[in-house]
Amino acid sequence: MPRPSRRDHLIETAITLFCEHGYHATGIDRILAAAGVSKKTMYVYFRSKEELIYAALRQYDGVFRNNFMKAVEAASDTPKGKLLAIFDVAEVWFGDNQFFGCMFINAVGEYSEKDSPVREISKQFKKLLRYYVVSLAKEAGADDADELADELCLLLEGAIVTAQVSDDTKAASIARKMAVLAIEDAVG
Amino acid sequence: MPRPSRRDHLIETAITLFCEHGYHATGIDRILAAAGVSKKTMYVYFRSKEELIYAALRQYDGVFRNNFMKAVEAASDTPKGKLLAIFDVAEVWFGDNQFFGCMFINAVGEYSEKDSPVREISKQFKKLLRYYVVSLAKEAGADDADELADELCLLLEGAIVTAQVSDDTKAASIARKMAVLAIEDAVG
DNA sequence: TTCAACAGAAACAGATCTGTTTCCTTATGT
DNA sequence: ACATAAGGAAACAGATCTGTTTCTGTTGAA
Repeated sequence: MPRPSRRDHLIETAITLFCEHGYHATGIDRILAAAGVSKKTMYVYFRSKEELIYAALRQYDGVFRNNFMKAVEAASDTPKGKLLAIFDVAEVWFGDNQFFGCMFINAVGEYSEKDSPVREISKQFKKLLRYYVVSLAKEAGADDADELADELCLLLEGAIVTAQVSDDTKAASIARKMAVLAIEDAVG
Repeated sequence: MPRPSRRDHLIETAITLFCEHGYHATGIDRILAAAGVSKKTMYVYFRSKEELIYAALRQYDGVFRNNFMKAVEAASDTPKGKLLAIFDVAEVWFGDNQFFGCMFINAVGEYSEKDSPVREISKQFKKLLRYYVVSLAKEAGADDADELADELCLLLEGAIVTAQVSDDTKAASIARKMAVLAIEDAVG
């Protein structure tokens, strides 16, 4: 039974490189060099590059949502405040030098087959993040928590892409302002 | 002096394949086979694959914005109606079987270098589309046309990504509903 | 008809990619 | 101390990629 540390380190390195350079553009050798792991060892843990991609996406899914939820919880005590904190947390994220957009959005751009595991994992990620927003929307007393969550999630997607493509540092605050309108409309 | 038709056909074919499969995953040979053009001829018009990518993005920039603006103009007579028509036009776009998200968003996901031509062209596209929305916002009598345009453009980005990644057919109408709120807030 | 330019087909070069295998070193447990 | 397993380094195979070149046919104009 192999120790998990090597496998995890490989996944962490892969996440970083896939985020920055994309999936097809990131060769196995580059990941291995960055991780300081031999090719032989990698192929013990992952039977192919595809499997490493899936593992990286699944790992990031958990880690990102966990960090995101924790940051939101820490940013505010009130339900309504937490809904808005989503965009404050996003703003910090966008300001990171290592911000290259959403790993899942970028992944779907490279893998267009409808039933591809990449798309399934990405869709699942967005679904799970939405569940969390739905729960916050319920706590905030929204008339239709699902609808409000749809709106806030769409705003977040828009902010991510605007920050990434248009290189707009105001993206998070633009989204936040609209979030105020959406929340008022939904809770009123 | 070469006839432009071959060059244009090559660009059109490249756009289709880059949209569906991405940039790194689309090899030259695949484009050439689909276009029915020889490699030799291609390298007369484009000195490298990179140049073909730039040409495809620049061509799509013009064609897409032109079609988009025409569709918006045709959908409504009033300024406010045109602002909302953005999302009706988007809905039709998302419903297309050949919808694979925004070519520029996908491109930026694959080319992360800050000063890359791909990023420059993509940023320029978003900027030009925003100029159009600003002009519509001015016509609609927005207090701050720039701010409203920022908001509506962010909603459009969010709708595109939500339709693409979450495979959500409601994406356009969710964005449209928020657009109503934003317009009311801005014109009030 | 003849000549020149064009363009397709295909071979080719060189690089890079994924994935396998071999060889050797280094730990670790008995 | 010795046997065994793990893992690095690197060669290797086979595929694929970009870009060049060569050869051949075809077309259009003088």
